[in-house]
Amino acid sequence: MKNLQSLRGMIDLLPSQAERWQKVEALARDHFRRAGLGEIRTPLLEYTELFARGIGEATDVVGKEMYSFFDRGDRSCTLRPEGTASVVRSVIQNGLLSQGSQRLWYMGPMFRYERPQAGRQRQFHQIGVEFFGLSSEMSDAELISIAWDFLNDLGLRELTLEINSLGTKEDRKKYRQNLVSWLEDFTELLDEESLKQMNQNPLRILDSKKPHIQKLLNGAPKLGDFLSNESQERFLNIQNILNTLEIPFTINQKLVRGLDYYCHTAFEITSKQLGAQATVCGGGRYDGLVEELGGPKTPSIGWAIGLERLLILLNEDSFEKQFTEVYMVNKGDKAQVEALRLARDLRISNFVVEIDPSGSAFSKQFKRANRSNASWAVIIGDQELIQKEIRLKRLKGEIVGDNEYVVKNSDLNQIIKILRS
RNA sequence: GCGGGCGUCGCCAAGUGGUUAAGGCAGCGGCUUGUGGCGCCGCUAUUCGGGGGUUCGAAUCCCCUCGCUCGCCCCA
Repeated sequence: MKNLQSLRGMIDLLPSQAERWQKVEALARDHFRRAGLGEIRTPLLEYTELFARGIGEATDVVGKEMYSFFDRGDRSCTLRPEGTASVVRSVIQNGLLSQGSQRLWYMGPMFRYERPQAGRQRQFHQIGVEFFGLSSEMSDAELISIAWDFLNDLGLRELTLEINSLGTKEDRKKYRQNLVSWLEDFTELLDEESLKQMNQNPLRILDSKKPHIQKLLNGAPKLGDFLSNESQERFLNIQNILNTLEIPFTINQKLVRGLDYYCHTAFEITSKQLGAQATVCGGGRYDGLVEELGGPKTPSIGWAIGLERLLILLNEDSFEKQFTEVYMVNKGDKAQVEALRLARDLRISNFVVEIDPSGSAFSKQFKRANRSNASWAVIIGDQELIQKEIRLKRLKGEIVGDNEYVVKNSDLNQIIKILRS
């Protein structure tokens, strides 16, 4: 029989990696706590319609990347491909918007049916932040700063923050018409992909990776020239605030982002170390989405960080590995139980304690104790049981003979005192 | 969905048609019947991702298939 395997693009996180994830997650939580954000946890499964309406029928995410199926009641359900739509649904459904502005974060797995490659899995993980009911330039800058500070605190350098303004729906409509009519003079230079995009979502041609398209676009009309005065002023204000906060950024007029709901501010944080999928963090303003999904008109902005990509960047750095402090060497039926009892007591006193499970020869157990990198071996065997004593042996440092201590009557305080010395 | 590269033990690998598929790491056992870090010895792939074919003979050649990986599309 063939061996069972995980699904393509869905990977196991083994202990050595999981430790790194925990550290990243803990740091994120700490940043969010200090920024006064509230956590929101939404289901992994939603009605398909939520994503179809929220993300946009024309996007690839909805068009060809969703994990959808019919449940036993014949309802179309979908594993969430991103976080924003679910959060918006929840915030509407639970009436949070009538309680004033909301500043929220979430963390968890997302699902997209795509070919896996570097920095892309079918089940992947995002950390995201969403602000609702805040429209000022300040809130845009604060939101960006939360992402920036978190990434910096992780020790990541070599990151680039790119920002752009997509303006209002009307701004974009004007620009779109101009761009399309300009492109129509060059249809013979466009490839099949770009021609298709020209009809469906022409702005997306802007971030094409093909060199000849980019060369052509140098002469194309610029989005920035079509922003209304208000939109331009808004964009300038945000730049000023970012400058004041000393958050370095570059303006990328071709940054459009794929999902339908964005307006005004769009931004990305990228790293050159990532290969083709270089975006670590992406986000923007989506003032129309809440209304689109049946809620009150609510200005909103958010970002998401891809954890897999973050972890790739962090793999270069050395993490402080969790290590065992005390290794319990034990032999004999009764002695093993005593060892377990003492291990529990020491764990209650906050020691990291590993207990040898093998019952094999002491020399073997000491070898493992040494390999575990523990500072101490605690020895309980039949002899100790008879003598009512416990031996502690210091494993690190020079062997100078007297590195063993005997504690009478299993005196826990005495043991702890020696272990802490 | 489309292209390129790759699949030999838990990990890293040698082997490119000929009798028993190197080696290293890790693991387990012993030298050392209760004391580690070094050392030495032994054990761990009837089988080379899977299936079919060619051949007297295949991990090695051919076909199909699965998986991994990098890129395109798209996105975090």
